[in-house]
Amino acid sequence: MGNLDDLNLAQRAAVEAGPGPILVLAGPGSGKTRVLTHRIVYLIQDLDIAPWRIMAVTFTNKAAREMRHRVDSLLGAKSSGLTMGTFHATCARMLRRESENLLGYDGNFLIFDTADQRQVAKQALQDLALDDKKFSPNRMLSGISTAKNELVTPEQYAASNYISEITRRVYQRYQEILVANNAMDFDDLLMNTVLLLDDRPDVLERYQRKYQYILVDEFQDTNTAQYELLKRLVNSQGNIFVVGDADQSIYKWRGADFRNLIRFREHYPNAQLILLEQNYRSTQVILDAAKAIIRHNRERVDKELFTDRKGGSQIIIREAYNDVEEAELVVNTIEQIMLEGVHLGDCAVMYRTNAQSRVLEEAFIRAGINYRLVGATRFYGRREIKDLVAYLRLVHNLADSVSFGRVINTPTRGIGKKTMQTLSQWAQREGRQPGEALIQLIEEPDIAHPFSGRALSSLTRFGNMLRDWISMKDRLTIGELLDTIIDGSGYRLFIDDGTAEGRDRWANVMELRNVAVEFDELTLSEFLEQVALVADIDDLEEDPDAPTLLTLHAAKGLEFPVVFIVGLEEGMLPHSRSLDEADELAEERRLFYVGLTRAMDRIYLSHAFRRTTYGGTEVSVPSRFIQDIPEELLEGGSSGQRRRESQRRVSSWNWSSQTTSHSNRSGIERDARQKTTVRQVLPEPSSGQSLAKDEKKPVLTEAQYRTGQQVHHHKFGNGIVIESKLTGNDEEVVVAFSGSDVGIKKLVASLAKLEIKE
DNA sequence: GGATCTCATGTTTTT
DNA sequence: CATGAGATCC
Repeated sequence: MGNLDDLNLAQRAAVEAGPGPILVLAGPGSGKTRVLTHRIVYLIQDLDIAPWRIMAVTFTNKAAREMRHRVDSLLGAKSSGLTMGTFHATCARMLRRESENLLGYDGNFLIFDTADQRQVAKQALQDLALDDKKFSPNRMLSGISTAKNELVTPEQYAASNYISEITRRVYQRYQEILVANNAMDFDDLLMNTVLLLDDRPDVLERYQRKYQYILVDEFQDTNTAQYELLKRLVNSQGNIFVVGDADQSIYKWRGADFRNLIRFREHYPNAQLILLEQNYRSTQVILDAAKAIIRHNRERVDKELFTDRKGGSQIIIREAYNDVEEAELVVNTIEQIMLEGVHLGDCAVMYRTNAQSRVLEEAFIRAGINYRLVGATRFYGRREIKDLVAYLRLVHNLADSVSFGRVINTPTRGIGKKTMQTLSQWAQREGRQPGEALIQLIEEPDIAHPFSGRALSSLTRFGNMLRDWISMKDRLTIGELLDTIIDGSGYRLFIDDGTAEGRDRWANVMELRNVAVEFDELTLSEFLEQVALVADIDDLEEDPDAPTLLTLHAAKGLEFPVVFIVGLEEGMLPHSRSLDEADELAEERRLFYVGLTRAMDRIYLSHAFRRTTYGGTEVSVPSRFIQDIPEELLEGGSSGQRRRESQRRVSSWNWSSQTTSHSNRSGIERDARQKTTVRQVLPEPSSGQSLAKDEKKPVLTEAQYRTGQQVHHHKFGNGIVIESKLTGNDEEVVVAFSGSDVGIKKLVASLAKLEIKE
């Protein structure tokens, strides 16, 4: 009785379906998480299945957490024992538990992230005396990853040409290095689990007996390894429940194959099929636009998505002069719709590539608006964090040569390339990893070794420190261990050099320390696993009042009242790397579809006339996807009209850009037709900031703010004006705020609404 | 051995 | 442009 009354007929049918295999095809916003959680509750409560007999897998920790949370709130504490997590985390757990059956690994194995993988690939290339310019580590890694996703081991790898023969050799060596490091990469977690189950029928049988019910979210994102894993785990009762939507398949590049949905039906011909077609999220307008977009893809089964939310705001498409102005457009529009009662937290800005976030961030900062950013420079990707995690990893697993290499001379302690090389060679001769060799050097004074003088004393000092840390790692909490390492290594002096950047980095270190203290009850092994398997999206906090900036990929599974999708240009979305293959183009379209269907109420689409890609700016063409949205769903003119307008602007901008540096603004002012377009496209020109502000505001001739003035900002508090200058028709004010965590900010006067306090 | 500079190089999406 | 690798200077 997990509140089945809250469900519609199809949802309810899914929740209560079975026994046997069940395939739920769930359109966007059709309540699939709801169905999954209710299904779990139903199994436990109505069918009396013990929670520990249920496994539910997702693709992100966030999804898993959310599901557990919902199950718990429906069920109370009775869900304990439930296996719920990402594919990767679930596999890692199984592998650790079965580590004695794993050839070459022990239960302390580490998980290597992408940066670590690159190091290993480089090492492999070096070991094979191959030129890493001719065979780029990335290329090698992608070949290796593809193989692993297809469950192809180095021995099985069939080389069909020169480059694949190289890949095969590198793969082989790469794998040897991983084993020597007692480390697995992400793909290994999946592949090794499958290999283990194939290798050990007794283990397989144990798991099959244990898990009577398996549930899978986002099934369209499974790759071969994941699919095969599930196939093995499902026992003869065949109680597997999968939810997916081929139209939201956006991870082909990671080996995902939505045809697994079809394979599922072939493999389980008796599978019950349930369609969730009612959308509870979006307005009719949004849904119609999304359907119009996705309909262009071939090779798909059309779902009859429908919603009760008839009508709705029309979709707004705008062109900005360049990416900076596009960002301003977004910010201005957000400020404007706030007047209509929209909250900052209701808004999301989505883009194709992480690189696009910067311009947006800058625009939000100028406007003094907080934002939350998903991804881009992930916390655990920062240098200082990686350094310290490397220390922890090395202490935990002395065999980790990647961490060893990272840490041995950070902070610098007089161990250079030469010494490092000698150490590696010596270690290799002794059949050990460099870290192990170093400890041996410390503990066996009589051992023959190739070091002397300065190198020896540096090595000894570091080795002693390392040995001490290892000896206390089990007595100390992770926080204490981290403190000891920071202290002993002199890391603080190294990183906190007094500059603003140094302070930021130190602040990050302290943040890591907080995390460590927070996870104090975890073992070091668990902590490191946690660190390795977090995704960017995982630490998205719940609704602070700030707009969210994220990639379209990261947006999957989320919803927002107001969605902005920026950079709708050929080469951007669809991305240039996908233009010459129909499959990839179809995936870009799905990506756009995913973005559109995140929106509940309003959608703003934009593209820039010129875009700054690394180096210069390039003129861009509006995305082909825009033309696929029916005109009656758009506000402001037909697409044909817009295209003509944009053609005209091309000439006017080209013309004006040669004369003034603020060509965009003057260009707009000079082109009467452009004004018309802007007006048409704006939601409410009357209340309008946004581009239209240029027309209405008198040009500023004198600065409002002066150096030394005391000012107040609603968010940053009190401060003193350091500098103020006119920029075109606005004023840029630099203010030093007294709040210690605020510091110096550059603000745009018309947006920041500074009060002068004199 | 180490720091600093220059140059090239390449950029999708992520567990 | 932002990062990394190699060259150069201390």
